[in-house]
Amino acid sequence: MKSSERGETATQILEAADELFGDRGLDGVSVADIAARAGVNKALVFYYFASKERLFEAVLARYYEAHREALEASFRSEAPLEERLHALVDAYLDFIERHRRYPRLVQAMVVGDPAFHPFIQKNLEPMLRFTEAALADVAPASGPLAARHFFLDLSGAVINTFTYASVLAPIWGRDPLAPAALAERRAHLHFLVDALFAALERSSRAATTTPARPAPRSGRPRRAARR
Amino acid sequence: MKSSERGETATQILEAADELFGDRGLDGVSVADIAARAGVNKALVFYYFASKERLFEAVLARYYEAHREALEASFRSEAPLEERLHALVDAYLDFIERHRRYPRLVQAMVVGDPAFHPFIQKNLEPMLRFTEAALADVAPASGPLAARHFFLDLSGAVINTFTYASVLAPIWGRDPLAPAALAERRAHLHFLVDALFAALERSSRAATTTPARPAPRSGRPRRAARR
DNA sequence: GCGCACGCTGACCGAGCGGTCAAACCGACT
DNA sequence: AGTCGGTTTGACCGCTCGGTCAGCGTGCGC
Repeated sequence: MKSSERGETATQILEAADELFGDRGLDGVSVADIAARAGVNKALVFYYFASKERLFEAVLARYYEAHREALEASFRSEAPLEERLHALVDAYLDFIERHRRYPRLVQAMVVGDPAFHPFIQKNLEPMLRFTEAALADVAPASGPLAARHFFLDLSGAVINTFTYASVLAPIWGRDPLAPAALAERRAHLHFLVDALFAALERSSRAATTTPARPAPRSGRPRRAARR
Repeated sequence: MKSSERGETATQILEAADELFGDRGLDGVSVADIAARAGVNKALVFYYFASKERLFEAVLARYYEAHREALEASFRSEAPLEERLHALVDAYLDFIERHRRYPRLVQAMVVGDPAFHPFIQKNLEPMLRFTEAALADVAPASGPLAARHFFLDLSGAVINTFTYASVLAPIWGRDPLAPAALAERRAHLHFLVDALFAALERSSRAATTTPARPAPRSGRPRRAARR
């Protein structure tokens, strides 16, 4: 073996792929680009990772695992639920602030080739189940207030901050990823959690005090949806 | 001219491109694919649209314009603000339910080549300004409660419903785009609007009754963000 | 009837792509 | 010294891609 360390080469490739895929997406980067950035022969990429797609998945698998662990760690606590939810959002943001390419990679994969769907599902499902368990005490198991809806809301609100950042910068007149802007966004997301938590408690109180109205629907009469 | 109608050919190309790009993204589709689906010679694609990228932009421009008009129309009303906001969400959902490829196209473009950013900005800015005007009475001009944050939250919550649908289907155990699931999601988004509206009003009330605390911050003490 | 402009065609091009392969290299062990 | 297995190399392949171009057909104004 030539590399100074065992597994060194594979790691170099993985990290080069991480940077390039994160910036330009799967199709925006060639295997030759990755090999060049890693300072390695192109054929080595196929030696360590069977194909470009497998390499892409390997890059994402690292993130998914670390992400899941970060979320679960933040939630292991004796604090009251509301506080743990805020800690969860903080952990989510901390993780992405430390790994800014991660959301772009995920979005690119979701929108991209359906062949990746099984891989995404395998990694997304544990996080959804975790969220459902986390919200089990405050959100019903089904209907418009089920945990899965909040999972979509929150992850979307966090992730879009970063995927849209470069597009929004000139419109907002400042970089959404600058420290001050990120702190503001963080405060906003905590406001969002507070708002949702308060609304959920209000609706569950209403459901228990007036058991005549069974399911806590949106609380508003439906308006015309089609024209 | 050979086509039975003026502009017929260009429209056929545009619609074929719409379907294919929406399903497989910019790089997942070749110009030959588009020409074949349109029943047209490949060179004609370049005759009417200078390049593949321009064609992609043309597809999206139609959507952006129609989308903006739908949102603005929904908001022209004498009803109270809260009701108009619900109408806005309904209009947003109606539009995307009618044009399900639209969110995927947008996401693919945002994550894709930065060369598209100016085009996205040109189309996104009016919608952000519109949202800011719509929320002017209830959200401050800056800080964590500024309109732009709610713009990100809401559009993310709506769009992610559709971009993640095919991935979520097996995890949820049912198709998120089935009529019943969409109705449930719609109810949830109205709940979200209610929750945010209530929280905004509460925070602005708190700001006016206790003018000692100037900016209505998140209302929670900041917790440790970095470890 | 003529030519011009527009719509259209099919053959073609060079570049870049993901992926393969046979051979070279090299340290460890016998 | 020999050789064995994991690692590395550069040349190579087939293919697809976006884009070009010279020319063809035809309906319309003159």
